[in-house]
Amino acid sequence: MILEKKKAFSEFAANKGLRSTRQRDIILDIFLSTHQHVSVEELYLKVKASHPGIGHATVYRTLKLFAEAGLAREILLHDGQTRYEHVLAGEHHDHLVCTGCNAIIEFEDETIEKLQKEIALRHGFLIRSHKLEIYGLCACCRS
Amino acid sequence: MILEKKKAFSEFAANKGLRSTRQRDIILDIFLSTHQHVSVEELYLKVKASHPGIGHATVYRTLKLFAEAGLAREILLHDGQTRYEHVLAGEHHDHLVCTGCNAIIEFEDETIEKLQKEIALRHGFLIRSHKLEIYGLCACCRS
DNA sequence: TAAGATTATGAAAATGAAATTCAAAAGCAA
DNA sequence: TTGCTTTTGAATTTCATTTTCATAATCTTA
Repeated sequence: MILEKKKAFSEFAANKGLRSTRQRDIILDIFLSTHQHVSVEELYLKVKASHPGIGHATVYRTLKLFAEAGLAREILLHDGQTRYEHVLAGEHHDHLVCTGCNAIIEFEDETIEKLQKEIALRHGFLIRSHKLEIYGLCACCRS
Repeated sequence: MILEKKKAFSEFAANKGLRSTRQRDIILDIFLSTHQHVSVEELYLKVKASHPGIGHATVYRTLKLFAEAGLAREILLHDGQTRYEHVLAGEHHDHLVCTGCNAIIEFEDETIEKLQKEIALRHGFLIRSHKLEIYGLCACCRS
């Protein structure tokens, strides 16, 4: 999976005429080694730990590239820090989010996907991605 | 509906020991007169148009109060501007978000709603609210 | 493989949204 | 009113992110 992502980024870079650099390789490695959501600052610190020369701006720039390449996705929480999460192959990215215990239950529903496409079509809208989050209480927290 | 919201805010303010001020009334009026999704800056400009004395900070502070009071909800898009949208009773809250021009197209789909309920039921999950955002390019931006 | 051309990098500066400060003004209770 | 507290607005500060620009690294092609 990690190799696939590296390949995916190589291809993206090749396509875009981007150069292959030591920094991008390092940042990609470290990003792929993280779990869940990383803020830019967190990733920068991780990068700096093993490669002190790499600058802030490069981490910012490179994460944006990952997002463009479809490897990562920007997430905005309410603390003013942009985070990046991993984009997994075939994921549909729908969640039941428990406001009691913060558990996240993932689910997939083809019919919902299909309906979304219909709605988009009706509005002449070209779908790039989507996010469906259902907030409430999970089985544990409601009882 | 507007009166209900005003009352709701009065009650919230009373509860919190907040004072009733001319500025808050004005900002609430103007916020209620807008349609979905106002950025702080947009609202500030609207406020300033009729009440030049009211400052930036007050608009920021007051919108945060509205969010706390449950009248408004902060939305974060990817342009670094916080927007506030109206919280409507029984609202469905689904959006097509154009990443080209930041246009927001609202839609409702009963079937999607129903499917969400089914999914929740299947997981023993109690729905409180949900958010469905479809990102992509609107008809204008894709052409 | 060296030269030339272009892209990427890093440090520092710039930007810009949002928060904070603080003196003055306004609301409130008695 | 009086006195106390909250709120306001202008200016300042903060802090994440972006930009700038000189230098360095990468790529191309001769």
